Amino acid sequence: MYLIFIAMSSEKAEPTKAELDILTILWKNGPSTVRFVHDQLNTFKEVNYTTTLKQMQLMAEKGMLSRDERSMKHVYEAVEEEQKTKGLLLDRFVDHLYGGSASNLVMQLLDNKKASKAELDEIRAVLDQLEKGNS
Amino acid sequence: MYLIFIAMSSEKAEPTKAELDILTILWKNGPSTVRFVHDQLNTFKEVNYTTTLKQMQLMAEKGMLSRDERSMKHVYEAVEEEQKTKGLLLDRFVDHLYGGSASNLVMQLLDNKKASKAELDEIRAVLDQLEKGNS
DNA sequence: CCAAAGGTACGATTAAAATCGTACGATGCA
DNA sequence: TGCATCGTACGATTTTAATCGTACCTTTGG
Repeated sequence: MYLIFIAMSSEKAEPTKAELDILTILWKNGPSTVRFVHDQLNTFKEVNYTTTLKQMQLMAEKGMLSRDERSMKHVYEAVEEEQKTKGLLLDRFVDHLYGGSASNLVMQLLDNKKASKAELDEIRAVLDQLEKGNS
Repeated sequence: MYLIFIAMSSEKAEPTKAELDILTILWKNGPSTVRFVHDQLNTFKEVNYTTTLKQMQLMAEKGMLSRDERSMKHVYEAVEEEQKTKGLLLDRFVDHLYGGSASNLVMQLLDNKKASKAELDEIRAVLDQLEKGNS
């Protein structure tokens, strides 16, 4: 008697840096060809075309991207939504660096003079919004 | 005529995951021996002692840790302060995922119901503090 | 004194990520 | 038709991170 496990790798693996670069481009531009993604990529980073291709093929294999191969130029698309993936990364980040405390993170963020006056206002607005909604 | 560059690697390299784990322990507990760090490490992750040792030696070599070898049990200490290093990581994170917009990050953070009521209040307090200071 | 316990040193290995070279199929147009 | 162009496939390599095995030194208690 055997139990057979299909490798579904349900472990939410976080994208690597290179993968994230590709995802970002796809999120921004929607379904795209390798060529397009590659060109975008090369505006800020130099890599060989086949590298991008392979990377995207692997990502598709991992289920991170889906692809439409009806045309010769395959078209790839991010499987997970931007918000969902970023949310996951953010959670992990907060957990790892700030012991899960969102406010600690925000404090540092503000200290870091990374936030302009305009941003402060915006953040406050978000807070107000939330508080209203919650009460 | 030659120009000789000493490898100072002034590029602020960000710590890897394993390195960050070690740094976190050192930040929390101050200068520590390998044994101590290793024990802490093993409360949540299983690795061989020599792995931890080597890791810390490498980090020292990279200038990430300093060590006092006056006693047989070398004592290591993080070179950069916690806030500084975390700040750097945070900056990179914001830049990479949120196009440098702190408020975008905060919005998602709050949306993500990652922040409790208490945290919201705290964040607001931080905002007030800042605004007062800036005006 | 000497063996057990606990320390450091460090080359070698494994694992994971990223990159590249080469082969070869489609397309298009002179 | 045939060749230049643009595409995919995929094994192999390189790079980086992480881990481990083994040698050997130091301290300490009986």
